[in-house]
Amino acid sequence: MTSNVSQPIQGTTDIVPPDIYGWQKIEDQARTILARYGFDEIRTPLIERSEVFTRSLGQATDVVQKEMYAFEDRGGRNIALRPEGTAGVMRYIAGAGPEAQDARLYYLGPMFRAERPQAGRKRQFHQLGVEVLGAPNPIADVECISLQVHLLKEWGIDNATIHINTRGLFDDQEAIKKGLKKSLEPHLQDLCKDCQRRYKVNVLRILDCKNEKCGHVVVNFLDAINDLLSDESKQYFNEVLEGLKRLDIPVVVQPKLVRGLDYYLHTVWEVMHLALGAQDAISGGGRYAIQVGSKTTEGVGFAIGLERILDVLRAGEKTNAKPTKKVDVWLASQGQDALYENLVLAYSLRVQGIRCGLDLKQKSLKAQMRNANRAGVSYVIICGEEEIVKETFLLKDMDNGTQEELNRSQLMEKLTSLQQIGD
RNA sequence: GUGGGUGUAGCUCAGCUAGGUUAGAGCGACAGGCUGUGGCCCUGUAGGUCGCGGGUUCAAAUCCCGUCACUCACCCCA
Repeated sequence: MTSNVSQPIQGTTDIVPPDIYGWQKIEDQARTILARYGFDEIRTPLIERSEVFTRSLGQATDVVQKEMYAFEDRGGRNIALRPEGTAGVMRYIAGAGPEAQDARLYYLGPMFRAERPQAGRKRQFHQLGVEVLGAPNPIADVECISLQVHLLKEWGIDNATIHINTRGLFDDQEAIKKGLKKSLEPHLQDLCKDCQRRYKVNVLRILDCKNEKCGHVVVNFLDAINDLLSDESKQYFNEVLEGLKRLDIPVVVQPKLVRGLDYYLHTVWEVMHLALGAQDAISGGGRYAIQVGSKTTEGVGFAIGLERILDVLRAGEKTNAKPTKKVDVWLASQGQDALYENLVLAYSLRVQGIRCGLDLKQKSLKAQMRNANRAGVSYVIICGEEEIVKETFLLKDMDNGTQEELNRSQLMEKLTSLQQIGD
């Protein structure tokens, strides 16, 4: 079979035709929609100083602790491949002028996490992310979610469910962690092994444990958690829900929803889709506050996993990825002289905007015709020894099989006029 | 890091349970039928260290051990 050296490394993949057309399509659609919402694209580096991530995502998070590709470069600097997009954007904002403080930015590109790959999870994967800065208003969260809904609609994805929750202010989160620890202490032995570990490391994670037993324990404390939220947090969340209601966007309030990164506060949400396997979140987002240097930037945003979007589309056979045809005209030739003629002709036609396929393999005419047919062209130009002598070309109509003999200028004229009709 | 499944032609797979001549099919590729003309049809040709290494055996794609890769799931996340 394939040798190791010809394979991409584990968790990475080559994106090639026909799949690449599916990627281009969803990217084009996304850019169109994002422009309507007034977003500008930002392209930050794939590598950053490690601290850009450790400081903003949280030193204790799994993403930082065990999933980050981190290394020392030749100058002894600690570098990491970005595991997500928000931190890099915030690093940019912190160093940018005041005009950037209320930017609306999106990014699109690869992220890297050193996890065991499985369905819907690669080590190099692609996210489309959006950040709305300097708008400390629940309406901004709502607008963000509406954009997300709009994108899914544009891609043709329905049956997605939005789960939403509030984490409250940072002070609330501390109170909740304390309260939850206290409440769970007597029930520790009823929790699964993982949750006993989580109790020490990250109590909130116990809330969204998939284990049934843990769910039964946790459900009793959800109301108590809600009571620990400050009035300000409750008010904020209610306004988010009100805005969603006015836009008629259905959401499921999911008190168990916790997101893994430390920078979130107030609203958090996830979009799930049933067509996917165990990794069923196609998107996640929330409001955050990230400190870089002495400056704290607040914003709201989300990231969409593009591989997972394409998985959903494939499950519904909605990719429509294949272009109908790559070229308009195929140029077949017999002999080196004729190939030269075709080379020159193809250049002129391409300058005129006509997509040309040029047969370079010098195979039999039959084989060249077969290639032309496969390429799906409507016309083939044939140049052989006879045509060289007569200084003509044969133009064959592939739909009805007829062909006519034309000189160069007649041919150019005919094809450019056909192209205009085609447009 | 832990557990399950799978590795046979370019692709999709059969063959393995009860080891036995030259390892098959479909699709694709290439060539011919039609000596300068595509699709449809027919015929033929090429293409394989059966993932890799070791073991058992007169004999291994098949049984055993190891190893690597892919894949699904756990943890966690998009």
